[in-house]
Amino acid sequence: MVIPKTIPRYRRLYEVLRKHISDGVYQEWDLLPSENELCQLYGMTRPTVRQALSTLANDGYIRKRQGKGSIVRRLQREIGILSVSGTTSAVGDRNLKTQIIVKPQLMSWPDDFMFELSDLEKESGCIYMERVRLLDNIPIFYDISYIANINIPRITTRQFENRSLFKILRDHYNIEIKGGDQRIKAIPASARISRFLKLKKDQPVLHLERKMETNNPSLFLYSSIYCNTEKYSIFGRF
Amino acid sequence: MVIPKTIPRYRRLYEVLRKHISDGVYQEWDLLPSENELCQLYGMTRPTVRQALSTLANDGYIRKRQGKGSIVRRLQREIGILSVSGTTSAVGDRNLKTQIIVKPQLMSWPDDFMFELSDLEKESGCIYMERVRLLDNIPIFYDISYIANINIPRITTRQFENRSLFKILRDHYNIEIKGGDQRIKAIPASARISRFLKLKKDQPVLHLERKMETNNPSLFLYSSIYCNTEKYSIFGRF
DNA sequence: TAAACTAACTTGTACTTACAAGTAAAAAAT
DNA sequence: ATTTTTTACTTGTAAGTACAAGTTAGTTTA
Repeated sequence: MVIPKTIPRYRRLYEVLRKHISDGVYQEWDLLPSENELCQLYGMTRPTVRQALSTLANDGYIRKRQGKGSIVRRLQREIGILSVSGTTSAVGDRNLKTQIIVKPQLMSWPDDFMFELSDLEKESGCIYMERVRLLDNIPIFYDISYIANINIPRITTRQFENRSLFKILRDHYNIEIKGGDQRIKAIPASARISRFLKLKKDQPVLHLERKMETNNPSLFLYSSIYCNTEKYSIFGRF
Repeated sequence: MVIPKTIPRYRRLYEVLRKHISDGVYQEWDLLPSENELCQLYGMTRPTVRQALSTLANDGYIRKRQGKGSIVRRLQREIGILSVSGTTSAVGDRNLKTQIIVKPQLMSWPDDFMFELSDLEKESGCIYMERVRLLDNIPIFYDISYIANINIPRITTRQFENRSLFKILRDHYNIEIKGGDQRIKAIPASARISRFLKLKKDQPVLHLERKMETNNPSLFLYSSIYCNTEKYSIFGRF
């Protein structure tokens, strides 16, 4: 198993500040402490502090203004699934539940898979699962996940109800998601999709195909996500 | 009018390398010159080079691997409208045409505008335009754009056919788009939308609502974009 | 021959220093 | 009182230095 590395200092500062913003310690339009103050507060130097702040700005938590400071942004971010931290943290304190449709199971990759696969991935086979995620008891996401069966023993026996896949991967296998690519389409709901998302057939749904990179350069996660966007939009930065 | 500032060195290196990747000087899986080599080649130091490279990685042009180098990524990026550089550059060398549906005209902001407006924006009124953009003669985007009427004289008299709005703003008004927020939904095509996108009514279309930030902190661009995603997906990084 | 080690690369993290440029409020001049 | 200037902040850019950590290929050792 991979030895847990020490988390870099800029990353820790990022997490601290992000939590403070999420928790409302800093309100919208507040200024964060200046870079020099943060240096003193957390005992680090400006480049390190700036690395943390620029990531926060990238993720939309703050907006930087030369001569002024780091302005905290409102977190009215609908469903932030376009961010990478995982649905659980992205939807904040909303009531999120997970239903397993198909338990994690080992199978071979589908023909015509949505992304290109390496030889290693192909021969490893994939772990497949289907889930529906509900926000305030309304089904919003119907997820189909694929993970190459590389170095993740016993995952098929784990308990996934109401727990983030990302969290399990992080806590038990030391796998962190770093980012990735996605393709987005609007499609009519198939019979199966409409059943799980409690929509009429052929209602428009958002279809996301994602390839996620991890801290293991040869391991990727794949998801095909169908979203009911009638009530909630998908929020993103660009 | 704003005086054009000197472009930072890291930004210039970013543009050079991005162009080389787009033009195929570097192929997929090629390694860029190492950071130290780039330092020598362009006469700058590692922090500066790294700033350029990290932006490239953020935008998905390269992938960095510790101990190995900067790996060039394939640019099979469907329609990269989720990137900010503007549709023209994002679709690459594909045959992109623009049709004006409603010429730029000054009007007051709609009630219940999709984003919150500042008082300055409200009292300035907005410049409104509608366009359809075609890829290989297939209508793909139906755009409705709103710009606050702040410091952009005579824009309603300009020629927009087959020219990027972003380019006009940059060349004539020194306005650069820096990034922004967006909301994404799947909706059924209204009669108007289906007419412009040559779809059947109630076919699913992608709806993007975007607020774009510029180098002028008080000036924003707003777009409501309807996309036909039957043939092309929207590509993005996260 | 095959495994283990070493050396020479690569990028990652982090400190230091300096000055430029934008902002805002206090101080000075009109 | 109002305008202008100064001053003291803020972030932006960019140089330099050092060492950690991952990768790869060549060398040594068993």
